[in-house]
Amino acid sequence: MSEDRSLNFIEEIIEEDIRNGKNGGRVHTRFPPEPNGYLHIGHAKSICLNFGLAQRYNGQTNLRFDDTNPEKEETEYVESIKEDVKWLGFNWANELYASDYFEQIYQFAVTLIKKGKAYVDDSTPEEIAEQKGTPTEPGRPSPFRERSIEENLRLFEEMRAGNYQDGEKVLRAKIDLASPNMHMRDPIMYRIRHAHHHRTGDAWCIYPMYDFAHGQSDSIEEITHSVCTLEFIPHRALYDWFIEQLEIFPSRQYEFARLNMTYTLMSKRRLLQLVNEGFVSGWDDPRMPTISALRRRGFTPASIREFCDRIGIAKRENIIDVSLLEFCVREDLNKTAWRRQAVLDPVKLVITNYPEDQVEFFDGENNPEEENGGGTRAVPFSRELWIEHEDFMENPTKKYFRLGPGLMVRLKHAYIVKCESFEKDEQGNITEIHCSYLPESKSGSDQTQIKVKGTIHWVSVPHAEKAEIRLYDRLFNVEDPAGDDSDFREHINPQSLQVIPEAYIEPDLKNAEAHKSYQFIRKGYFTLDKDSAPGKLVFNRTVTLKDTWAKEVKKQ
RNA sequence: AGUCUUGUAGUGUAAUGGUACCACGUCAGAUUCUGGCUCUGAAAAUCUAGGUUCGAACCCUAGCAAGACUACCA
Repeated sequence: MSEDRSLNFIEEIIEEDIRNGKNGGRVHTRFPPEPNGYLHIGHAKSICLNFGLAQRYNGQTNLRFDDTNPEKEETEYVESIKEDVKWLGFNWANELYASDYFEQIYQFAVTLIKKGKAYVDDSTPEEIAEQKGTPTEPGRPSPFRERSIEENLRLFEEMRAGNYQDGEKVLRAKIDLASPNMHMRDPIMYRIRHAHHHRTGDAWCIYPMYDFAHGQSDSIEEITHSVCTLEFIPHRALYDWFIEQLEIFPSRQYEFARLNMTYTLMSKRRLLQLVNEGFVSGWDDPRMPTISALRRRGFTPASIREFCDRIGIAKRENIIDVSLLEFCVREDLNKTAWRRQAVLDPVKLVITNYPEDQVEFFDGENNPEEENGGGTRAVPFSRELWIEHEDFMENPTKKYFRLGPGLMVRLKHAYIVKCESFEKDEQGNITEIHCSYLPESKSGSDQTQIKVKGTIHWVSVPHAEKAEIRLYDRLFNVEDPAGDDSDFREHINPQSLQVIPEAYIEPDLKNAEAHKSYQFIRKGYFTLDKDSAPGKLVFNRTVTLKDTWAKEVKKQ
């Protein structure tokens, strides 16, 4: 596989390994989520990396659930994670669980005890923390550190047998209490938890800690390149130490910087808080950065993969502009989404010289980016139309290309119209616009030679269907909602969801299909929400179109 | 404070001792029956100070800055 993109640092390491014949040139990665929450766009980066590496180097990727903490993990999360990975377009070689290795990991622990490299400690959590010392002062040995191998073996067996209460004893590695790396100061390997595990049930009451499970699982699966995020850098020494002591398959750990995105929260804990405290409707609320929310909102797997490819892989902390994600989804949807007309903020336009009961059907191309416009659908046209309020201006500025007294615009797919008059209510709101049309200006057979600057969309009043439309904006109004010490909840954007209960849509949209994207011309990309029901259409706005006019207006 | 990691346009990310690349964003223009798409162009960067070298973003030294670590979570 070759391309012009330069290699990221992990690819360089892998290619170096392949050149050196390491692992016989084999590449095997894994994606190791803990099933304690939903996957988000940050996980997508890791998924694309791990699966992408394997694809690129003819290797394989395991999906391994890191389920060593029974108190937080649930089957519901396992299912959603599998769905999300599949939806993103990746196939795992094996579906595995760290909990499958509990017996083997237990035996590893016994091996270490027999080597005099692990001991049972009766100290309390507070005592252990206190013994650990600080980064500048070395730790002190626990009074139980020098127990005999026989006693440790017996005690550890009793721990497994359920002879002790939660927290009464732990198994610790015997390494180096003076190490500048706090993780090497006799880290805990096993703790007692009389808890029900989502897969092993009540078979175990002792569970291995991350550091004594993750690397061992990697090794059991003969993972060649175990890729994780930066915060695990200090764990690497421990990762290597266990593998070396156990003399098992030498998996190697590499760390890259996790994804951060502007106006977005990425920690599972805070996302859970948003859900639990009702700031959003659930994990798949389209304003959330979760994969399920992005899917519901109308993002495509291809756009997310493209995004992950463009952001790159490196070791420095980063915060990606959310506009890059928006660019990626627009780029994809522009090529694939069918064009349709919808009026979100309607005002009536009457064509005074158009016959009362006449109806014409125009061909509207489905997608101008496709050959032959991607086919067409019939768009009904009549004397009365809905247009957007913002497409009329009583006192138009000189750069305004739409409707205003005496101004002409093209009605998309139809005729050129000229504004003759308008009506206002007592509050000064425009209530009706009267236009004349140029019969010779019909789309496709325009004889008028008239060049109008603007084209606007519309929906025929008698043919209009109604739909609820949900417009989403960023959930937070500051770039880094978790950045300072303030509560992120103070930065929630009160305008993040705007519901239009009754927008007018062209009749063809009655046939809208779930999971398909539509471009509402000049308004953005939309997709059917799962709240839709027969006779009740609900659309989510995925993203707006790029809007240089809005920027122009803002400048004034 | 100790150890570790990282510093390149606004944001990302290349350049591996030899012309600072590319993308998003920004700005200007062309085109357009979507103020979309497309096309053209512009502004914009090597944390600082020394050193090595014909030549340093890259190597060395010393600073500075940011982040991580001090859970019976992962």
